[in-house]
Amino acid sequence: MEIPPVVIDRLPLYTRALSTLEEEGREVVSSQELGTLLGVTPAQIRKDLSYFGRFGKQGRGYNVRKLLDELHHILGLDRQWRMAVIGVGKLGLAILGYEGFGPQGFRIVEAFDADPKRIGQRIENLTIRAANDLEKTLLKNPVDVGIVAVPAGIAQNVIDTLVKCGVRAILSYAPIPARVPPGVYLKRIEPVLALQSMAYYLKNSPRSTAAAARS
Amino acid sequence: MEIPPVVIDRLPLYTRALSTLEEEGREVVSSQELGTLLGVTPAQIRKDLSYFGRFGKQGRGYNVRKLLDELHHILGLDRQWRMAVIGVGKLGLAILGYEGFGPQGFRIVEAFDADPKRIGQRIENLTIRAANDLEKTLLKNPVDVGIVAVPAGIAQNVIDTLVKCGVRAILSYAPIPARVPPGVYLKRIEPVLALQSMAYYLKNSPRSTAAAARS
DNA sequence: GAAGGTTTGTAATTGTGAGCACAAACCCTT
DNA sequence: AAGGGTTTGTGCTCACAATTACAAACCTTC
Repeated sequence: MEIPPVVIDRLPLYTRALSTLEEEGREVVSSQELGTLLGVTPAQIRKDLSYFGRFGKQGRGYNVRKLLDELHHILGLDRQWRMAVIGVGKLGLAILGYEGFGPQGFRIVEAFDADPKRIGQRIENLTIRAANDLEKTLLKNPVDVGIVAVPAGIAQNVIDTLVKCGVRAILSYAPIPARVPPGVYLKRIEPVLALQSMAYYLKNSPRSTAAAARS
Repeated sequence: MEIPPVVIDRLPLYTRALSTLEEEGREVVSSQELGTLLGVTPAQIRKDLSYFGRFGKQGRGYNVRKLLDELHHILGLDRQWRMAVIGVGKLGLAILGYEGFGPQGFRIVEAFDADPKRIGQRIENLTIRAANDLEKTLLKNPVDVGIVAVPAGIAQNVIDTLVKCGVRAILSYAPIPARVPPGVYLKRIEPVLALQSMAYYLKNSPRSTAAAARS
């Protein structure tokens, strides 16, 4: 069975909400409540989950702990994923310092930069390697995910190298419409595009008309 | 006429590709070529543009300069937008230092933080103000966009304050499913969610089967 | 243990966006 | 000026995702 990508994109949302609920000590939650929490219809949630099995109990709802475990297993969050950051400028630094990846099982294990002043520096328990050694290093110590934080001009090049090294998931912060071969998964973080599409609504709504943009 | 949000989200992509083409000195481009450049079908592009008018010439294509101007006008990129950054940690610093906003007409004119050591510092021609003064400052000097780069715990609070100050577009880097009232537009930047959905594909594709995830 | 009140899982329906295909329009060459 | 070669704009079809709606299943209370 083939599961729609939109569904896959929503599962992490459910995971996060369930984590919060678990920390609060909640044992059971209904699709209704989860939906209100996330701004999603209850039916949507139930249907998404039904792609993978029957995790709830009629008249009661979902066991928070159990559903969370199931989702972790489905998404592959029950293991560690190795990541490499390419580009250690201001953005790369912020990424290296971000504490949100580790707790979710995403660990940055390599960092690369082309600037001679950066190479060799130790940041966050990591030694910055030379960009020239990217291919050699990754072939010896493979990573699962590449995080691209280099200038637009060389981003496609970096991405091609990552693909050549067998990296199959890439998170790109570079403002270019990068292409990857089939079987490689690419997500882009594009704040400027987000701003530009919001500008349209700012411009075209007198002031508090029109529905909120979905994020 | 009501234009689908997906269409609005694609227009900035077209804008960016056209800018590149213009810098290269190209005068005319076909939907075919633009599509190849962006990984979008030509029909898609033509249909998207047709929501707003008839900008092309049969047998020839689109005048790069003219279409770019039209899109700028449609999206409201032919003016300056004032932005405030809330939260000047590592991420906030990277945002303040990013050179990609200015050239597109998005100017950061205020920055706020709660840390006493940060308040008063000058960064990128900007004096960091106290988070306590957020409301007072924005009511006196309104901004169009708020960029939220604070910890998850206080993000909703900050967003509510922004809304109260009349901010109608918010770019949030906080990992929470923030809610905003109708008429306020919110986009979220969520690298962790992106990684988590890619993990699903990493886990479930033997190695180079399956189509690439759309970004 | 029966009844009332919930909530799930899913079949069926609705809604919407993407792709196809072609007539109309344009350029260029001869 | 006519013909061949392109490319746009768009009606139509198709595919797919969201919503609706309801039977089945479960809990709790009396």
